[in-house]
Amino acid sequence: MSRVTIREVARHAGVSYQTVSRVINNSPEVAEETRAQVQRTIDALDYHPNAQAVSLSRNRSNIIGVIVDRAGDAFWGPIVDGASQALTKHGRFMLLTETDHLEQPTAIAELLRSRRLDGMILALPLATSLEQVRQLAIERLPLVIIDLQYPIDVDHIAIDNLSGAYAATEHLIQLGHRRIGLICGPDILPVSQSRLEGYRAALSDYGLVYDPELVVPGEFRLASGIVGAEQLLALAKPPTAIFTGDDLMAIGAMRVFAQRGLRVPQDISIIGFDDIEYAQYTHPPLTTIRQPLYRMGYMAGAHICNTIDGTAKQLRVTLMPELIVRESTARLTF
Amino acid sequence: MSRVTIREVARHAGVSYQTVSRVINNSPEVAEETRAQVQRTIDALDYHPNAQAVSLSRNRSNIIGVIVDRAGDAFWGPIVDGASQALTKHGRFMLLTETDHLEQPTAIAELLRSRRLDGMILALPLATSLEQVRQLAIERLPLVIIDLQYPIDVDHIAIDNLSGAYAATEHLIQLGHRRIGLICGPDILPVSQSRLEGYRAALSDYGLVYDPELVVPGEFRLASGIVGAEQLLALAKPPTAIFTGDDLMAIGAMRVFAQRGLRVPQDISIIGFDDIEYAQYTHPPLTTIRQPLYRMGYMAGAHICNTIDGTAKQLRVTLMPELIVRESTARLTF
DNA sequence: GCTATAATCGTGACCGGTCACACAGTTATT
DNA sequence: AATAACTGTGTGACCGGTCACGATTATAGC
Repeated sequence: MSRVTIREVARHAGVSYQTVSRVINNSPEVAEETRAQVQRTIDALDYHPNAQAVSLSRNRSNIIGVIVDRAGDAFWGPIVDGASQALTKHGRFMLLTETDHLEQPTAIAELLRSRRLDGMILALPLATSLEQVRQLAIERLPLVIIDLQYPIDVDHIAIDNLSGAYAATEHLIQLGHRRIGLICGPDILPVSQSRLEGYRAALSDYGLVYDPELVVPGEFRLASGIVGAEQLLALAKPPTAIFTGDDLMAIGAMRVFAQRGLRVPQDISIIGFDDIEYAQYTHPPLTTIRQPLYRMGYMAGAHICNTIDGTAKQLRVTLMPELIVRESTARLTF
Repeated sequence: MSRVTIREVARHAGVSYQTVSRVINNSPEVAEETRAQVQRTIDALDYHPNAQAVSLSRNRSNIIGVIVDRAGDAFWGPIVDGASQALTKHGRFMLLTETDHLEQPTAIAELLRSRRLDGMILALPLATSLEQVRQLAIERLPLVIIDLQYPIDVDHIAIDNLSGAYAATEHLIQLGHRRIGLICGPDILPVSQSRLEGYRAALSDYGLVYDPELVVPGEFRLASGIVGAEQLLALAKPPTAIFTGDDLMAIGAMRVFAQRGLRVPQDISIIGFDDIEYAQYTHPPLTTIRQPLYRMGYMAGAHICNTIDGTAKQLRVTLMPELIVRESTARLTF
């Protein structure tokens, strides 16, 4: 670690430390000749400003905190990637904390207390401490929330889950399906509820009755997809198509189909939600509802930076998910 | 943001700032009564030390830099997760940079220049600037490298790729396969070369001849698996089993098999490498060589912290990958 | 009663930058 | 020629902590 300080550079260059500071910060009020001279000494000594010191005196760190359940997740991963790209593009650094390893309120408090953040991105499906989130906003820390579906007056990027679920259900209906199973997400998540609503709305709009036995609970895990699919197939009148609350459960369901010799999509159709990377890799490739995960992360990152720079104000976005038709859904032929 | 400083707390509590500092840092040389009094004012004023200031004067930031190609990747994700867990457990923060968005040398330099890191974890398959990495070590910045297979004298965690590839090939041979295809990784990656060597070594040990036409190039991408598999199946005498350099290519290959009506594992066996999460989700579940990704990340994180704390010294680890037999490989019956 | 020792607590300098302001030397204005 | 307005540069204070050392008081030892 070079321990060269700004005063040392000044001494070597025969100027004052303030002049060196001016050169570093590209201040115009320095003579060309002096600038060149100082720059030469900076290079020669391999001087680099101490970020801690800069942060302290500027009261700005160029670090954005990102809180996410698990970054290595198929769902959150692309969001983190997007945020990362936006941040580096804006010259910021990303301090990543996963709530998987720390209680969520603790993690937030921990990160905040450190008081070295210029802003914060919360990528969470559920706020265990909504009060704390609200507090963040009050403290006027630039903040963007991703995927947290609460009526909270904070910058956020959300997905219209209801529309997405509606589109998925409608797609199946239009393919001729009448008995459509649903494997839900966890009740506590607002996301799950919206998707259930979308499902019901589509049924209703197309004059189909809502049959509670076609709706089974799940937990956004592969295993839930297996259990859920088995439960649905065990019905006296099993569904001819299944909509799952996320792609992972769709994959689980497909495994059950394969084991029972059911062909997708000839014998049964299936549609997921999210369009995680793996959805392209399933056999057959999974029809699903795409959330633009990477873009959501990118938007959040860019907006945080713009807020800090004063070039952006509010961000209240609800993105429309998109139906991606692959090969796991087909017209009902029997 | 509370803007309460240590001197303000001192003033309110009627003591000196140094005493407050002692209370914060749990110094023993402060009277019980005073401590309580100070603690009360700290709580009352909701005071939290300014991390920037602490970092500056202590010359320590508690931040560890992590550089990775892409954090949201099925391969690197778990590594990042592991590192994250270890770091938070040790009271450190993680500054994450992805080289996907920045040239690798630039990213490293950028992160270093900031001079706010206590250590660095490099999770890379390839060093575009090995010299720079070496430089890092020389500057005595605590550093751990993951997956970078160079004979470089730096703390690292690697995988014995040769043994892994050997085990994979051996597994197929023991199942009776004689014509075993290999879809490689990119030539430039040392990882790929080691795996090719392992493949050849196993063949040789079991008295099988190495047939170059059974070895096709790939790029650790799904598409490579497709192209590679098609190429191998087009041979006059196609292989009865295929070993791919990573799981993603195995998934691609399986898609080709499915399209051609080849059943796995009855008609053809396939084995991957890495054991990414998806490997469990394929149909049938993929036999593969497991790298303990999460654990590698965790080890790196823990070791960095221990190095900083002075409780650890060297780390030169080469982990043994493990053969995970699932359902994509079977005895040759024809 | 007087000093040695420990327990508490306070002061000044410092970490390495930035900011506000002062100041000298030129050039332009009246 | 005197004043004004720039340019270019330097000085001191400050950001909010920590560290080294010194000062004060209380207790113990002789």
